Amino acid sequence: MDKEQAEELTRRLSQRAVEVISPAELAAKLSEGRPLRIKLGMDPTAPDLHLGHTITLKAMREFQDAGHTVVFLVGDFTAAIGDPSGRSATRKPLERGQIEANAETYKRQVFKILDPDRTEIRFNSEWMDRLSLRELIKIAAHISVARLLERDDFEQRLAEQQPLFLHELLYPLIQGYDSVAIRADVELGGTDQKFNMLLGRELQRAYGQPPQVVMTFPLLEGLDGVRKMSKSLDNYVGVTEAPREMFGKLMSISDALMLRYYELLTGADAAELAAIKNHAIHPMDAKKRLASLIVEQYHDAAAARAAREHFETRFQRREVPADVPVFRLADEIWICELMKQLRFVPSTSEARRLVGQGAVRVDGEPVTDVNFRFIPGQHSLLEVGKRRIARIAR
RNA sequence: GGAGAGGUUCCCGAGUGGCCAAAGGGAGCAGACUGUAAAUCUGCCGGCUGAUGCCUUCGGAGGUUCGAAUCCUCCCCUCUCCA
Repeated sequence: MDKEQAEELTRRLSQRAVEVISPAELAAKLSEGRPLRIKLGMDPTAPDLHLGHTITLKAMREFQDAGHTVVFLVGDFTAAIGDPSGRSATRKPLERGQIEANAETYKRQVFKILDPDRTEIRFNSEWMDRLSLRELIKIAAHISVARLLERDDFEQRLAEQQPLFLHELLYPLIQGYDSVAIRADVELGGTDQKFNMLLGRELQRAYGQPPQVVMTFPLLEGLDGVRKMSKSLDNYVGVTEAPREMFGKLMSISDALMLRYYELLTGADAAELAAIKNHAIHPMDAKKRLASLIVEQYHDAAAARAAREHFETRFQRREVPADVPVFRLADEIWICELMKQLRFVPSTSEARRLVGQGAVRVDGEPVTDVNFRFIPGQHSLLEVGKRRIARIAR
């Protein structure tokens, strides 16, 4: 890659990044002409890849397309210890087999975006298992406590008199040491990872390596529009979700959030964003377009069209789609029991409540009697709320 | 090691012997209104029980009491200050 191309790539990536530390270093590394090693750290505890992850992954893909290598680093060592970061909830250490299964799932999903041919897969147990206490102490000697406590969430927890454990302080060190071990040239991550990534730089310097370039990318808000997208908050859209699910979830977001999604998840330019913002396009139509665009990215155009049609039939025209799942039932059954068996509700108590609230319909008619008996053959369509629907046949 | 504060239902947080399945808020679910948007209003929001009612829950284990989230004992954990 010549100097001009290097600058071009730097410029393009910097545009989407929140911060690049530092642009000059990045340009210099790019013009060295060798494939750079781009670090992608993966925590094998939550293997579901969602739209929030795609922002940095797409940036990595650009590096790959320019001939660079992504080092896909599975934090199996760290997961086996149990990563407590996040909030108070201390995570249980994972079983070896579970970690491998998670890594496998994650890998499959990651390759929806990354190029497998330019990806190197490593596990950090490779070097962490062999790290002696003596060596750990040596690593720790490079970072002062004050420096460590600068991390936002550490600082905050101390201020709020929340528990903060020693091994949690060690986490950033271990993560940073991974950068040393794989000789990372660049590390990409969400803005919340900035501290950890910077620590990687410091440790690399301490070990005589050129420090990695750190690039932070925006965090995507979840479906609630407030908290960051995450599986544990259940406000996410997974990249492997079915087209209809994806489409439906995206249609339910707020208008403000839609704009944000357009900006971060589609290639929409300024003019397009402005048109949506000024309501030059009806927000409803803009949202359908967004949902279609995203479904298309992770499935295909046909799936996107079908998902859209389904949405329009089911939710806008309130019609019953042709392909409602059909279940077989031999004998008549109490309505609450039926809902439970279909797993529409977690308990019969919940089913009772829903009936009481007029959320349950049989063949389009609201069921008001909790004791209602569903008779297959005589009754056929069961709807619970807007989303749960099934046809019952004998 | 010493002194003090604290651990409540998904989260925050009130409750300090019966009126407590436990205030209030958030999240969530449902209904109305809509564009499955926002905002708003209403209801629900441990489980079982197809009326009544029953069972489990307030860090853990015991105990006192007709009755305990609340009192006592021991234990576990967190925070603050001192060492």
